[in-house]
Amino acid sequence: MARPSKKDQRRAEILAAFETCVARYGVEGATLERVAEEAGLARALIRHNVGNRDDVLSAFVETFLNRSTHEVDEMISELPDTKQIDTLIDWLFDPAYSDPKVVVIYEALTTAAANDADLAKKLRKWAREFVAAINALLAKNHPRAKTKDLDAVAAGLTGIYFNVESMTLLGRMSDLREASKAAAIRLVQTLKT
Amino acid sequence: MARPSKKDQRRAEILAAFETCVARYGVEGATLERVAEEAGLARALIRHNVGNRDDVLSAFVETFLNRSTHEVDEMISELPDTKQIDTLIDWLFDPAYSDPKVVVIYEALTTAAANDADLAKKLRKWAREFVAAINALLAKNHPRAKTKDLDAVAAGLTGIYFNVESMTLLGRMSDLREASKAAAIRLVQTLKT
DNA sequence: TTATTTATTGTCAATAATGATAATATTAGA
DNA sequence: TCTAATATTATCATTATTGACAATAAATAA
Repeated sequence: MARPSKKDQRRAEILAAFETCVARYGVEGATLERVAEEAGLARALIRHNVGNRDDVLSAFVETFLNRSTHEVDEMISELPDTKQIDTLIDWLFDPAYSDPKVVVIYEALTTAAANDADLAKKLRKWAREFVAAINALLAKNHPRAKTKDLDAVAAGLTGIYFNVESMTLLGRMSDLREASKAAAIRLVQTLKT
Repeated sequence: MARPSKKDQRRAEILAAFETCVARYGVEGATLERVAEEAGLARALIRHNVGNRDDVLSAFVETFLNRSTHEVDEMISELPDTKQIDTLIDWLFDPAYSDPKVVVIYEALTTAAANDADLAKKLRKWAREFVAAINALLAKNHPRAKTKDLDAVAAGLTGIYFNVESMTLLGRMSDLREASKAAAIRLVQTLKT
């Protein structure tokens, strides 16, 4: 016997608007004013539905990292049965699959993490999970490779990939993307002895 | 017949304080108030010596990237005559040589570049120069390697290195640093056929 | 000493961001 | 229709940031 709650919907709208603002202005620049404007809501509704600025930030980080993890898992699960690593590299370095918005948000969060131990911990966990997923995939496709070698290649592959995504933000870097992809292929080939 | 100008000195103090603030609060968070506080100067002196906020930012980017380029050149020139690449990798992945302040500033600038075409251009130029320097060094040490292979390894090595520096900001990543170094060594070894 | 140039300080107005709370409007069920 | 829960709007105080300019202090050369 009451008016139906829109909190879930409003919360999603607010976090989506916050995401857009972080991508556009950075974490510090994502003010509640801008978020409200972007969401088409009164600022007081942010408080009503999510909370104060700290609440909004941590709620956003939570959903953003969960979504990223989920997307990575999904990508890996969609790999074909053969030539998994080749396909993985194709996908990782295909500019069509690169989402600049996600990249700039990840960059912005990393920057902010320099002064936010809690945020740093969450990002660390996320990054470790990514490397671990790549590592597991490499191990599956190179069952005879040593653990140390798998660790190195997984870390290297991740590094090359993350860096390419980061540099993509600067624009006009397609040649570097190509060269990085070639490096990734070379690196993986070192597992075939 | 006038009071001697301190503009050069003050300007340097202000840009150094701006650097500290960017590292601590990000580009958006480096307010002139904080910069003045950090520099121990009245805010009006920033205006007097450098200009408005945009002037301060572009002056800072200018000096920061120039200094970085210079430091890279210097590092390369200090490499021994033998085992240059091995030494390079030792230096690049030595945590003692990693300056978190520089890294977080580079991250912050990259984030800001997503909405600042001029800044993006400057960062692009800087990154390209870095890759080119690595490339030249590799070519010198592997004179029989093909250009394409050198391009790939230079891009990959740069990517692994930049990514490690970036992740260092998150703390507690020494294992990833070790694995990344091993990956860098593997990648370079692919040039020896 | 004086004139001139510069450094330094002080003050003001305008704008923006946040937190908080009161007041009003809306909707579903009793 | 009435009630209760919720959404939405309105408003206020506080603080932070910037830009601008006036006023004062300091230092050097003539």
